[in-house]
Amino acid sequence: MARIKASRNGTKKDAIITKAAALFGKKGFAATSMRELAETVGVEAPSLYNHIGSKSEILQVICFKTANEFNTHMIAVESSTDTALEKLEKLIRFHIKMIIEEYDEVFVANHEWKQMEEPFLSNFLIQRKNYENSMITIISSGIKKKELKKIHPYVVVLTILSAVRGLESWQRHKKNVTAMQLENDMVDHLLNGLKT
Amino acid sequence: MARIKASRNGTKKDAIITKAAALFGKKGFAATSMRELAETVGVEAPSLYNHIGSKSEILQVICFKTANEFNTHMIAVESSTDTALEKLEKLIRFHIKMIIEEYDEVFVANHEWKQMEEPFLSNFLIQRKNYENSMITIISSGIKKKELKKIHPYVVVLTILSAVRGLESWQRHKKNVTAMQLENDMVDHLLNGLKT
DNA sequence: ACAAAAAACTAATATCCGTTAGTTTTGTAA
DNA sequence: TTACAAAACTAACGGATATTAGTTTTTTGT
Repeated sequence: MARIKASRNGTKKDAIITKAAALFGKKGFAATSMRELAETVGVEAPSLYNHIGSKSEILQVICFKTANEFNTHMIAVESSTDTALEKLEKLIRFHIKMIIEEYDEVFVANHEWKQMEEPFLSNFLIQRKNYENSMITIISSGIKKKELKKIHPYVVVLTILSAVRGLESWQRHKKNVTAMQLENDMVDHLLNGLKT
Repeated sequence: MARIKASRNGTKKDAIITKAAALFGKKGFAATSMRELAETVGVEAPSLYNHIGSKSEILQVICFKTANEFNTHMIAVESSTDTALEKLEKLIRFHIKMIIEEYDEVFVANHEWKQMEEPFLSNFLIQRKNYENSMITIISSGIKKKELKKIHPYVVVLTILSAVRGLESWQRHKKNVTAMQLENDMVDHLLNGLKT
């Protein structure tokens, strides 16, 4: 009878969720079965239910934990006295940091949130919308202060958020680019453009 | 007995695939059942098999049709005499055009390709890799000719491809930004940067 | 060492899945 | 109109799914 081993400072539920995030990311939430998850955890499927309420709950935990971290960081950035450009740079670098440090969870939150059930799905979408709105406010303010060129703020948000999401691909393939080089090049590209 | 109606110049298989692309995009491939697809088509599930071979085949058709269009365009761009910057601009604008005109298919090809079976999955990934390599070649050439600043080409590819993918979100929410404004602002942002 | 609690197990359930078989209806061409 | 082909239908299959119930084993606290 194999037991689930919890890491030093984490519950067994945490251990299950970590394994689940890796699986959900690799195969997709709907395409991952509880039996499959149980196997990677080293246990029979029904045993999982001693620790979690349902398959859906696992997805919720992953998505909201990630969302909370981004929201918390956004609040810190918003309340700083940085310029708009500095704020944007901080946000971009935080996304990169998150993808490096919590790749699986961020990936799942980005790609599998659709599979959540109500009311969690709606709640999650509201949080995303709020995050985007915070970015739009920062950009609009930067434009008003002539700090940024006059580009539609929503397009900038779209471009930046999508670009950092592309880092998942880099992280997944462990390309021959260091994290720091990537971070600096992407920030440079997004803020200063490509031209010489 | 409801019949599947094919559009003016398309087979009934095409009609099924179009509906499937919309569903796969909205709910995910694995989370979409053949019965569900049948219902939106207006028919019983087994009737679908008079037109398609399997659920998996539908996904293959969607993914490879999209991949082919991108590859064909890339060949045209590669064989042109444009500068690197002009080539990149053409590629970006083509992505935007595709997302506007064939939103569902592009979305599915971008998000559900994982669910394909072998050997199609491997074939698809090779095509993607080739496309990326073509972009890297263009960028490297532009850097060598001092046309572009010295940023790691892979990072630029990542940034651009991810940014255009973000257009899906715009298309989905039908935001208050015209396609042309979006296209021009994003091209400007990605090529020239944000600063005034 | 022993009692209680936690967490594993086996067995089983109802439901849903993609798909096949066989039949009936519909459209088409002579 | 009649024959043939296309495409719909109903019924059903085997297998997978998440989850529950009930039992046994293991760990924990005294």
